Amino acid sequence: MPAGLILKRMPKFAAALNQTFTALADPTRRAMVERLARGPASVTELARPLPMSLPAVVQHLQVLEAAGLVTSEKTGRVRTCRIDPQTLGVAQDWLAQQRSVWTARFDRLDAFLMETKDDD
Amino acid sequence: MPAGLILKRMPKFAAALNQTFTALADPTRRAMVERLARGPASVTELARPLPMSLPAVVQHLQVLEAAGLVTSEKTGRVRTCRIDPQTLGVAQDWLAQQRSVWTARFDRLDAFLMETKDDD
DNA sequence: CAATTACTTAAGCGGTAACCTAAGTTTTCC
DNA sequence: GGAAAACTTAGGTTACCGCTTAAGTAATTG
Repeated sequence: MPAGLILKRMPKFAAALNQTFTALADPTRRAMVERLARGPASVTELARPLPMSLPAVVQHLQVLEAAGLVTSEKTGRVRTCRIDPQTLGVAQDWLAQQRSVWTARFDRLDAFLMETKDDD
Repeated sequence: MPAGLILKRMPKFAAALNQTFTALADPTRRAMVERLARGPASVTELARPLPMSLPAVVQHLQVLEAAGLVTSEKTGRVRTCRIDPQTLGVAQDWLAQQRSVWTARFDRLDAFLMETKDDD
């Protein structure tokens, strides 16, 4: 395979992982996710415990929404935010798969060692 | 609780999550993890399919090592890299916990709806 | 209807992340 | 021992990220 092909044809799935992991890499955004896991909240409620301006919180919110981790809708003058656990699952699945590949490898190694032991 | 306290006393655990998710946010580094899940590799082997210079790959490797996702040791002139699945597990656990908080919330909501239904 | 609340929009700024090239260093092979 | 292989180190560039302040707009509330 020619060099660099892996990253150039990046499937939609991989782009989604980029956004998801990028979103979760920031402690402010993880704090927002943790808050929303306990139930919906307005933007102001989300911002209350955070040491930054409200526009900054809204920017973080936009990153979370772009990643599909959070949805929000505005009613009157209040925007209510909710978590979308399905997207969390996508990240979880990727992690699980890497571990399963790794353990499968060790199972094969184990089987190989058992076989060669028989040859003694 | 005063504003902004959450992020200022960030436990060691949260700092580890920062590094882990930041490391996994980059598609190049995820490709490296996927490769290493299939077995150990040298730096040159890791770099072969990637569309960038070798120093760039080494920098990515350093990020993965700092996060604890990968370990490496040098024997002779070749550095061999291996995955450390334990750190993948930490990220997986965080995701699982957020989802469990969210589902617990829905269980309580469910129970509440069942109760009020009885009142009809 | 004036004041307050709850965002929204816009512009800017400092730091750092992700590359690069060029020039080392240390093994290994012939 | 000289050349090639496999990194390593250093320095520089560009772009994006996380935040700020300032100035909006739109919905309640007294």
